[in-house]
Amino acid sequence: MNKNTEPTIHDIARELNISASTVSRALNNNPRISLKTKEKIKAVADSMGYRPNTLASNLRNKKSNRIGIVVPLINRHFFSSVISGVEDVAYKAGYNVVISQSNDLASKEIEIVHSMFTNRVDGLIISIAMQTENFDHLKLFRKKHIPLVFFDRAVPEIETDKIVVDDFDGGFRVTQHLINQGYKRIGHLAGPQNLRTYFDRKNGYIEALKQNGVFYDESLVLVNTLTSEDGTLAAQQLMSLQNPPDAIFCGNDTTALSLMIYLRDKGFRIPQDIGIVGFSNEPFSKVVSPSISTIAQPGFEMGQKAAELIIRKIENQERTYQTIVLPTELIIRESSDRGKSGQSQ
Amino acid sequence: MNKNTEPTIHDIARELNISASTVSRALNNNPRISLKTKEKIKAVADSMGYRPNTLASNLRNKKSNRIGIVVPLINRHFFSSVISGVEDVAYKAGYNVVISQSNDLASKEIEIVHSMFTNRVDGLIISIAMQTENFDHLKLFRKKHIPLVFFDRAVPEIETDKIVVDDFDGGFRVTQHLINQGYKRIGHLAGPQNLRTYFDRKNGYIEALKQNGVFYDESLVLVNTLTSEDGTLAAQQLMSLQNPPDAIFCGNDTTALSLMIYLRDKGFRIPQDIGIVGFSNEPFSKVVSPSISTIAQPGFEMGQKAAELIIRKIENQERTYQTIVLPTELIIRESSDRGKSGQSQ
DNA sequence: CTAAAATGTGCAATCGATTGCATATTTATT
DNA sequence: AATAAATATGCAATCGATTGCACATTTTAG
Repeated sequence: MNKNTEPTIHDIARELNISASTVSRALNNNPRISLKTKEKIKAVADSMGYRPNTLASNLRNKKSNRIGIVVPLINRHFFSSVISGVEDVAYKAGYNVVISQSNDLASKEIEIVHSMFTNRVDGLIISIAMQTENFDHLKLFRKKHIPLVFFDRAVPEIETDKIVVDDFDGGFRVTQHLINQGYKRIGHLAGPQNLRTYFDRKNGYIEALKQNGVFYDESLVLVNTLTSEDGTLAAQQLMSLQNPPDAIFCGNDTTALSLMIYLRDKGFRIPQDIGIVGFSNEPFSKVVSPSISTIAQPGFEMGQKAAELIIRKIENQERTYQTIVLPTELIIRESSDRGKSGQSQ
Repeated sequence: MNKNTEPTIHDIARELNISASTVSRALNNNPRISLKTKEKIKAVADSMGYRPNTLASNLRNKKSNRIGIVVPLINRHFFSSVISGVEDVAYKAGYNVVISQSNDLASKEIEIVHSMFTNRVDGLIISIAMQTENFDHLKLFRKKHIPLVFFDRAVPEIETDKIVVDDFDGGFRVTQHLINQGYKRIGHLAGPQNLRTYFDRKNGYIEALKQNGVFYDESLVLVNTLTSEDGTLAAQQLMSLQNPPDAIFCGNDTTALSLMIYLRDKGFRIPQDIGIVGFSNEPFSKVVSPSISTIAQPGFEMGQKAAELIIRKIENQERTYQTIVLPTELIIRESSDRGKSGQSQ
């Protein structure tokens, strides 16, 4: 009558008049079981449509085979690429990927991280929310020795594995490129400075100015949360300065685009009057017109690396931490290419 | 010494000299436990840093509190939006979302679906891979009465809940719009016809032609897998016809863009010489130049609805199935707007 | 002041797979 | 032939939370 009870190893054992232990061992390829017995057991298991109950196995093994991943927004190309990379590697290694989004809210991030902990993920891969400033929820993972990997937005004060891109270098190269293109007053639209990524991009920018002997004018640097609206506002603000910039390095592609649209509507020619560079290589940056120069971050690869790293930690109990810095790629497109140097592509 | 053993209800029980049953009941707010006892127990649980082991609880309850979601590609805006919507609702209802991608491969989809089953998800939300033509792996869920919800790409022959957009209507409206704009020979670049979505879009297109008394010329319809390359090839093919189209309704935005770029390079003016409409409202469609007219599909809402539906099924054991058809929105942009009618926006 | 009803708590089995230890059987060694 | 070694299998406890049933205590009713 109760058709929805799945067969268990006990059912298989009963069928064959052997013990459940033997069935379990046979199915797990334990060398203590003879080949003949194994084959017999596997045949019966198949015929009964047996599927191991991972819940039970997980409980017994104190291992969930689950990797948690927390991102600010699933629905953003960079993040979904990372997720895709994590899934790719995790799936092949037999792990499930449990996903949650913080919506860039510290409060939700804390909730999620606790929930992931309670749900006994074997490891957590996370890019922290913009707002997060207290990290006790993550320290919990460190304290309990549950592998934790940061990607992109890492927390400097927590010692663990990190996969980041070289944001400093990215900011540096963008700025150097703009200088090479002959721009003289280069502004920067930066993201929240509590996030290392944005902090580094800005410092790369400053360093490039310095190395080129360009005066660093703080009034040309704005900090906000880099939404589309922020981009428009920033454009207004920067262009109403006494001495406005002739190039703007934007903290992401979204603001680069909104800023560009605003400027174009105001009659500025891009890149002739104003050069613009974004960051992240969002899919649209390549296809808008003018196409937006930007820094490509290898999202998929970051996800793969993060998954590889965390699985190694889960399985080997390694206790040494590494920070993998992936190279960025400067993609020069129309929005900053005045043809002043040969490095365009 | 063994510091990494988490406290269990037994530890709490021992601490208070009561039984684990009472602790369990107290923590679950069972009315049979007095308020006083409950408070005492909860206080001790907190002080010990107790966190229920969901693995054990899941095993006992035969419920994993997990919803599986399978998409062709995580890393695609429409799908990541759906995932985002699912996560949004599922998280609030106390479910974890386990994610996997089929890469549009039937073989991987089958593997994943089996794995989701073995991992005892409480329900599965899926949009099938382009190639999938046999659906036994999904019938398994139906047979075992595990809630199954299709979104976007549904399987007609499996009776279960479905969340789709009205692709027929979408195709119809796109075509009607092109006719209204004065285009005379409207081609269509269709996706695999085993997928209902693409099949319906095409039929909507045909029906609109018919209703407007426009001759349906089959040579103007191409079927492929709608990659960027397919778009370029289709453009070549269509424009080399004896009597080429003056408008093309593309099965997605990706092909609309690649096709548009190809045509522009060949000197065609868009929308004057050729009108183009895509499908899906990818983020880039709004920002490219000319911007691409398209059909918006409410991905996030689809995800929310799918999650709501599956949770209701999981929790109420409802046995009636519904197909929710979400409305699409025709977004008229530059690529098809010759100003012939007042309905542009 | 009892009997009946209501309330509070515990025992022990259960969910399904795993594994240390013990036992039984077969093969090898001297 | 007797013992050691190797091979094959089973018993029963375990992972941690849940719950039917039983028992104990308190409250209410008659």
